[in-house]
Amino acid sequence: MEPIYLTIALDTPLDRLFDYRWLPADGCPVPEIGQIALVPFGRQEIAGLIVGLSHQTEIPADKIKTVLAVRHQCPALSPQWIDLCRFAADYYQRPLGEVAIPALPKNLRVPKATSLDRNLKKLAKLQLAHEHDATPNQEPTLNAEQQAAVETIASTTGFASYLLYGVTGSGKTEVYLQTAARVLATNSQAQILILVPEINLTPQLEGNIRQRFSGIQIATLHSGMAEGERLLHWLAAHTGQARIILGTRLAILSSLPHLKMIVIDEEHDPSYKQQEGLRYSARDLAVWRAHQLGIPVVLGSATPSLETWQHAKAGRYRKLELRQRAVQSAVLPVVKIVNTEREKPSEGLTQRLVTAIRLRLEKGEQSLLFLNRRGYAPVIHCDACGWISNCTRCTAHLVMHKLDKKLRCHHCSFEQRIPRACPTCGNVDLQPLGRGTQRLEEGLKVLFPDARVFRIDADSTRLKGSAEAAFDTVHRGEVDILIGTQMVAKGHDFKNLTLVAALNPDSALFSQDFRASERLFAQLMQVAGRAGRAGQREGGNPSEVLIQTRYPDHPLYHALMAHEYPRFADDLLEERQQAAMPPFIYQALLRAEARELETAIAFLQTASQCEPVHAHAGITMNDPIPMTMVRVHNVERAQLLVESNSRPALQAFLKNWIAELRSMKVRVKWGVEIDPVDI
DNA sequence: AGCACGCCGACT
DNA sequence: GTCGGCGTGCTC
Repeated sequence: MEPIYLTIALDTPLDRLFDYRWLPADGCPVPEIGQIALVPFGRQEIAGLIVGLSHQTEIPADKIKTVLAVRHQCPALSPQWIDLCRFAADYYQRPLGEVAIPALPKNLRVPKATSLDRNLKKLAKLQLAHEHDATPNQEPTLNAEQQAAVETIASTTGFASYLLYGVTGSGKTEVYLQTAARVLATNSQAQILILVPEINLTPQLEGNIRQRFSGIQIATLHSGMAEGERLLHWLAAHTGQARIILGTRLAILSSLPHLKMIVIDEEHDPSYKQQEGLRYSARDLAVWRAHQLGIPVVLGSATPSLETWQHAKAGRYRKLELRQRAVQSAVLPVVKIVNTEREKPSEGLTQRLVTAIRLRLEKGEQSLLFLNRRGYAPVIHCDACGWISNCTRCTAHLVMHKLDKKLRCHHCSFEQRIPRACPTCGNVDLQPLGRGTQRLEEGLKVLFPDARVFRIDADSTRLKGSAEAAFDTVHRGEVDILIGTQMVAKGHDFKNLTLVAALNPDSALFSQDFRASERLFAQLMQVAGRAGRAGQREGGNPSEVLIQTRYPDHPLYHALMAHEYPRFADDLLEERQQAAMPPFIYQALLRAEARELETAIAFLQTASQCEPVHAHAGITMNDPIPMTMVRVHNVERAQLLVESNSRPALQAFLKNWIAELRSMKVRVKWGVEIDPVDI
């Protein structure tokens, strides 16, 4: 019998596939495309994805190696799934294996199959334990707009993108769930994928889904899961057993053989963009996947990304608007601006804010102070000689953390004890500059000695599970004043919260990053939404949102006050169009890093002038520039922005360009990012 | 990217 | 004498 050769995709930056010989053994079936194979690669043994079978190979016989094992226990990945990976690989300009392999659970990729076998047995038990009845438990009555949205989405045939646009409290989640129920009811195998920005911050949604659909299997997929558990849930999705899959961005690359609808909650959220390795946008891949399968995709947000907003305006996405607040008696919070030029804050708080907090304390209601800066003070300095606490490895300040008496760099792992005296002049009077959440907490405890002040940020919730415990404390009403970073902006509704204040949001207004104001608006809107949901008691006043700012006339704050996202978004889009910026043009970023900035810049300079640049039309090549934070961990970085008004033109150029750069063999680390969001 | 090989510098 | 720095070469 002539040998069979398998073409296998491996997780390596080498832009090619690898052929292996397969030898039949007793009782071993011939491998199939889509199965996982264990192969020798160099001196390692790694897992690969079988993407081709053949009776011949161009690889010389002395080079070819033999497959070690094929994971027959695991059903093959479908051609559609491989095509999804292939699309992502092409679009983001990476080899197929670098997309497909990391998308699989680690325990599927290890030499031993023990975890796989164990979890397959567990999965079989789960199969038996479920009723497989997708009928939802008691569904709340929808208002007319919600009902219309459900009808529209559920009656979709083929591909359609929907923007479900509605403020916090307008009942988007209920639309997702009742639409899901309808889709599940029409097809006894149908699977629904629901993506959320961060699953740990939205346990309420997971609880709701499990409660509503208690008869079917629900899988969750996110990066915080243990490997065994991750494999179990992935297999539940892959075998079609799980009917609803709730996950973070990584779930968009999971295998879902009967996928019939995709929901992306808070579609504008930056965490849908992977920021390391394969820098994909889960939202964009979701739309592609829906198109590939001919199914609806629902993008929900109160502050849609400008990309999505523009798609809706152009009619490519259908806009479904929820204008009413679905929660009975809930009204929009009143947004007020406090001018900090006129009214100077003390300890970060204006008198008006202090008064507002005091009023809440008297009424037994909660206040939330939003300050997006953790630590005690962002920097310390010496009055005598001007020394400031800089990180020696990064272009960044060392942040003062008073509780553990440390200066800490938030960009590398560096930390040191807070020096007793100035390292340059010996002055013992070092001063903290600015204010982080810890310092705010300290000040509030002095100002309101009888109030229960509580802080939620990455430092206070470092331990696994402690974030959830912290939120529970707030929910139980054991907190009067809550201080939080952006962590508190997502997911949680605080029933007794009637005051939200943003202490110092201005820095984003003048950021180098043109997307900063779009993000700030979304963030403020989201924090504001934490209040005034179920919290409105009969006849009570609406919740209050106070924005402390030096720029009270900024259009962003005016739009926020007027609850006018559409006009704000339209204005931003107008600006973007005038200035030829996304979403009206397409971008890619070539980043380079080296010991010396000059080396990185020189590489980018060469790259910006190499042959493919001249061979392609319709490409705008900008100048190489140092990154805003030039040095991180003793590495200096620079970037080169490439633009085009044609996506295919940009794609074609990048393909040739990257091939050329690869052949250059330089001593800098570089990489290309498509559709960058942090510039 | 890993991983090994290989050839020069300061430690027990 | 060896441990270990990172240059360079290879992966079916």
